[in-house]
Amino acid sequence: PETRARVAELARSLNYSINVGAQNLRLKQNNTVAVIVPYEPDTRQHLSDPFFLSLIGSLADALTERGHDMLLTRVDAGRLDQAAQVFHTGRAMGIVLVGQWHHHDQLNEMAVRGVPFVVWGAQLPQQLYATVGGDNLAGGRLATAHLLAQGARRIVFLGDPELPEAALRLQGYLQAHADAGLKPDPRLQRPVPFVPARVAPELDDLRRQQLGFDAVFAASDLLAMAAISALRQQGLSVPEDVLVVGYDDIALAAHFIPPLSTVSQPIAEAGRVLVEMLLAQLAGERVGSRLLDTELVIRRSSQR
Amino acid sequence: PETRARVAELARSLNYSINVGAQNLRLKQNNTVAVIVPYEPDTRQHLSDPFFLSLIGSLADALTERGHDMLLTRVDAGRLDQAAQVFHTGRAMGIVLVGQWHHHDQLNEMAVRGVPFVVWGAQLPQQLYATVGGDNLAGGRLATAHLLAQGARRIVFLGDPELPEAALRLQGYLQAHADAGLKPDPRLQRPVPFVPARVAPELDDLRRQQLGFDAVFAASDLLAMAAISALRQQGLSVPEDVLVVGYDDIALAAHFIPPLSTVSQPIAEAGRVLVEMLLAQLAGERVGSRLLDTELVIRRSSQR
DNA sequence: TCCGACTTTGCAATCGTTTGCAGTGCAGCC
DNA sequence: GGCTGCACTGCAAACGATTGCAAAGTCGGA
Repeated sequence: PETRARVAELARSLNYSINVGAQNLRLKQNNTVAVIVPYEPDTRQHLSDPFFLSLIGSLADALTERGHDMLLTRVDAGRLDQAAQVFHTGRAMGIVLVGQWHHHDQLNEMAVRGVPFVVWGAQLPQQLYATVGGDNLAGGRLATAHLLAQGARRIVFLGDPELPEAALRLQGYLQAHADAGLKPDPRLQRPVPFVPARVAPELDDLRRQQLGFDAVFAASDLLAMAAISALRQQGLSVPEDVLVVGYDDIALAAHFIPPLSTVSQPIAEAGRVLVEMLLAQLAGERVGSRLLDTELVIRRSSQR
Repeated sequence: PETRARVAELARSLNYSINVGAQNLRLKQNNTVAVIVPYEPDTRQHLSDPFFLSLIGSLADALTERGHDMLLTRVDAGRLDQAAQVFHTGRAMGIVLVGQWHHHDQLNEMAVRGVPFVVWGAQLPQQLYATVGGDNLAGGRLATAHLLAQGARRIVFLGDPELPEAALRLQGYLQAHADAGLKPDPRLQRPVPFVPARVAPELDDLRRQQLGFDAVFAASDLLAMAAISALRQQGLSVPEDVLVVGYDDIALAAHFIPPLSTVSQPIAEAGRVLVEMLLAQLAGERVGSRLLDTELVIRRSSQR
């Protein structure tokens, strides 16, 4: 009772602190969660997209709040199975996988092997692991429907449909057209990777081909901002000549000029939910995937 | 020789992987570096400033490249000494401290106690630890001199001089005035914390007090963008009525409208240098602080 | 066949904790 | 005084890997 206190006091006075490594070894436990951000090996892309960075920030907050350590790791997107290593080597109790990925099967295999992990991304058929993500289909649909309601009829879609999330946004774009009884021009659907520098050439190309358009729906705010910038350069103004809607609602979207209409993804909630689900999974619960509400935020860039 | 290969093969086939915790324990080594981001306890500020997030991204890249693990931790800025815990508990071999801090002495004490760490921030007198940072004095001076050269005479300074980095930028602002033989109006120096929402009230206040101004030098791009936005709301346009220069050169500065003039901080280099210096320190070298070159990037927002 | 040189195998100790168990001491009760 | 019950102290084993050393085995040459 008070011997305990005396010992604790002594320990403090010698400023002793227990060695976590040894403790983990003995206890066979670990309260570190690995957050893994895949990178494209060919582009050697650095970690810079504000959306993912914010998500990392939000994960850091959520994990700190629950007293977990966060191990931030980057992994070649092609060798995604390496991700499991942090688990197998006992460095982390579980994994949060963040970011673009086209490696469904590798993930399924990890799940089969019993690696505890949660993925930020789209929900796919025949998926053996849990994902958390925005409702990309609804998001794409909302954004497009809004543009159509504003009178736009030829809407450019910018985004990489190789990525499940962007693919769903595109699908939403198509559905919104169908809902309105319209058929979108396939030539306006532009597969652009998530690299701002790739946007201007794409728009130039549309122009050269004389494919008129009156709105742009970009699958990320970064792309939307690059698009607005490029349009300006072409002498077109937003929203007067072209309406623009982005995706993500990063912090700067509201301060952009013109303020950017966008589909907001609940980033803070995302971090919290990812962590919650991972912990539930570790507690032995059987967790399903979860769609977070997305919301259309209408600002200047899409209103005439 | 080939027995070794046979064993390795067998190990792989059983998919055995060594337990890093146990290995570290036995080897008394550890190749994890802790990246610590202090937070203000009162504001419960989340990790969201794009500059710091980018820096984290750059650190992640630099550490991954060198084969180190990165432990991302948040610590109450008031209890910064807690930061040393990750070292004392053996979770990390060294620490990179990122972010605002007004806790010079706590850091000095950590240094005395032999905790290996490097700080992103300003270089201060009587400092027992190593810092890496932009040349804030030169940066502030460059930015202000540029505005003066553009004909501005009443330049508002936005930033929190409680933070050493911002204080140096302010000092640069003052020096530039002195260099030009001018005396800045102290009422134009506005102590604003790094919170975008605090900018508009500040500018409104300037207006109410009828303190005319023709330029704004903000100690971060986030503040600069918020300022431009607020000015717009007041019916002023940038750069026609007011010139604006920011600080950091975050990714979006170039795509902002108008493109934002700013003092660029070499983020990628920052991550690399921080890691290098920490490792040098761990190798027993005596490392001094290091100033990184900052560069004025002139875009539309500061040119008439 | 025996010896020395050299490789292979096996074992024990170690890193810093935790945990269970045996042993010790003390007080109270009959 | 001897017994039981209880708290406390001390010790040893274990977590998983590494490492040095001793024991055992192999091989060639005399």
